[in-house]
Amino acid sequence: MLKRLIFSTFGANNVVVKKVSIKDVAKKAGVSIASVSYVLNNRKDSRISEDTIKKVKNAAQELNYRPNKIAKSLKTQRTFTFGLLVADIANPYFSQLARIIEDAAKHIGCTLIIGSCDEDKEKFEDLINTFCDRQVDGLIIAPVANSANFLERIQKQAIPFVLIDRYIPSLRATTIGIDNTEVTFKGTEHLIKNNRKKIAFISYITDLQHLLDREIGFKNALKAHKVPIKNSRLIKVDKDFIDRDIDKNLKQLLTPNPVIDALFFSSNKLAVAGLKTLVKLGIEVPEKIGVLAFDEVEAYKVFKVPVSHIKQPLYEIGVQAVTQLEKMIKDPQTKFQKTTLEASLIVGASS
Amino acid sequence: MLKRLIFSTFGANNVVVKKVSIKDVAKKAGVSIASVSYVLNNRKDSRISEDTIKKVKNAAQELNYRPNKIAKSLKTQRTFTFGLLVADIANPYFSQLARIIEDAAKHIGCTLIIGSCDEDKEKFEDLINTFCDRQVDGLIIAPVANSANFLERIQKQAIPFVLIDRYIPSLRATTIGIDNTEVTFKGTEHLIKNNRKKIAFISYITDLQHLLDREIGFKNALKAHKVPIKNSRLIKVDKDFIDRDIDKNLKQLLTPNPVIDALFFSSNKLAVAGLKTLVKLGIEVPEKIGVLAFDEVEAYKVFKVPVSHIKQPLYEIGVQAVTQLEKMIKDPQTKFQKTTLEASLIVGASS
DNA sequence: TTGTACGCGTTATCAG
DNA sequence: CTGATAACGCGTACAA
Repeated sequence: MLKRLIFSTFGANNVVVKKVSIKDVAKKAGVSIASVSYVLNNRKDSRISEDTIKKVKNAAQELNYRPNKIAKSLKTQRTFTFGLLVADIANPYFSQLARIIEDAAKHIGCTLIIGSCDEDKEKFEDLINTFCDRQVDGLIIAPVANSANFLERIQKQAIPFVLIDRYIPSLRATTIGIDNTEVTFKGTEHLIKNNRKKIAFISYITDLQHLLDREIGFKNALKAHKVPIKNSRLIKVDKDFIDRDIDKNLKQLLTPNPVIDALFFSSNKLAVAGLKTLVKLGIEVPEKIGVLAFDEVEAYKVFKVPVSHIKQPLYEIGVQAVTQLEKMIKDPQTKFQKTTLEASLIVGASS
Repeated sequence: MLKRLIFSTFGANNVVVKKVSIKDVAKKAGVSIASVSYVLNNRKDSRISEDTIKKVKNAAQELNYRPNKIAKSLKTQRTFTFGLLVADIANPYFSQLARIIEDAAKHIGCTLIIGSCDEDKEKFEDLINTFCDRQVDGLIIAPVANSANFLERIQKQAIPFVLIDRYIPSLRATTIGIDNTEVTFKGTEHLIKNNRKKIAFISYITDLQHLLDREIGFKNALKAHKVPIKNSRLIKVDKDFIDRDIDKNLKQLLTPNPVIDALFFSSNKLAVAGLKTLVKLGIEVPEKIGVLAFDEVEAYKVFKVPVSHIKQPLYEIGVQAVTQLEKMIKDPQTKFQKTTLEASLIVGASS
């Protein structure tokens, strides 16, 4: 993309204004900085005269004084900041969640720092370290694979965190998520009951337990309904080459004639890639092939038929994450807790 | 969504570890805190003996010392933090941009705080104030309507910012964006050249100049090609009721028989809502109606035919924003600058 | 190399 | 009963 045009003649603002500090307010009000602090923090216990209060408030107002939170944090050892760590903030699943978490955090007076780690362990650790260096009060983390040891270290440093979306079997930690095995079971069962038994399950090559759980749920459902499990229908995609791998596999499974009657995508990105391919190949949905997807993205509603999908309770996840994190911060003795929320199967017309 | 299951018996980590500070390192290394600071910051100028260096590095390593950036910031008056203010981080346009900006910022050692203001002036000002209270080094802002006065105040406080996506005609400020008038002109022309002259332009009820520009570009193109402008084809949607308004208007324009031959959506959210309605109404695209959209979202590729759209140079916008902001921070005398980047028309099969 | 005065608030303690 | 003094928090950087 070329830069086409830059015009830049109009001048700079060179009126450098020193920030107003508590000292300035104190001087203007003719009181000590301590009094300013007391007044501005509404300390009822230390009784200050109405007169002083008025003087301080006026001075603060006139100077448009805003306390420096950095200084406050240094003293109080609280930053009222949370770190949110996800795989990729550009993924709608995470950006929707981020928005909910942002609002929930703001609601209790906290700000969010967001980091994307691309499932990369090194970036993951770097970002968490950065967050800690910035003295966040707590972390909300969608952990990458094999991060148990690192997270244990964070626990020893007494920085509270909650895990979302994913969990780590070997780690005792507060976790918010859904029962992936169960809901995938339910989804698979839905397909089977609609007389689709030749189902391909599209998943990632991964060590992430929550994704493996989805595969387990799928297989369990097949077993429960005495449908044979075929390895050729368990498609594993390289997360860095989703389009390529999906394209290749679907072509194989669907052309010239479908050897399957349903596709179950275990993530939104896989589903979107799959839908693109289906459009390209001109495969009739649901006539020739049924489709079930994970998560909820706008693309599902724009497809030729509304796509059936498993919807996670994003709002609940986000609010619970913030609520529980807050509790852990307030009381470091809080016990670890695993919260499992209900995901729902939204039946569209694709299955 | 119901919380289904909580099990919470396993114990808490009650080993409270005091964070290690520079003092601890100094004590362990048997040197002064000043020396620790010098060594850990690689200050070559003040020569420190190899011996001291080794002792400090070892001590820091063993204690797993990480400097407190809050303290550092208080002294250095730099936080290496940028505030990013958008309308909604859950909107793919902004979440994609946020990701790019996050990476660009990280690249120069900075962290991002993100805020969503929902086009609400009060939230907008609150968030910027919050960012300033946290002493961000600079701001990247997609400004809401009527924010000129407020932003002028921020300028007087000498907090550097760059505007993205939108601009404010009455405000001298560094701005990165596209030429909305021109690219909408180009898009409209594309439709006209494909023999679609009864175009409905779907836009918002808004004061945002960049959106008004799009409307201007549309009208200009009609004029330039001597196509009459009909008010009934200038659809204005309430941003809080997109689905409802789009549904109603498209139904009116398209059923029982289309009175138009093309739809031009001036934002991704409008387009997605429109595509949903088109699917629902079963309108053939591009046979019965042509479609052109703004921005680039995955839904465009999942629609029955790839949707033609105007693609903004997100990467360039993000990188430029960070680059120019950094320059302004380093040199407060930097002149304001308007950067206009080229958006491209991606022709799919919908037009 | 080190002591120490910052940066900007908070809060315990002390004086009027 | 009020309000000021001063000791923090944790690094940085100048003077010694």
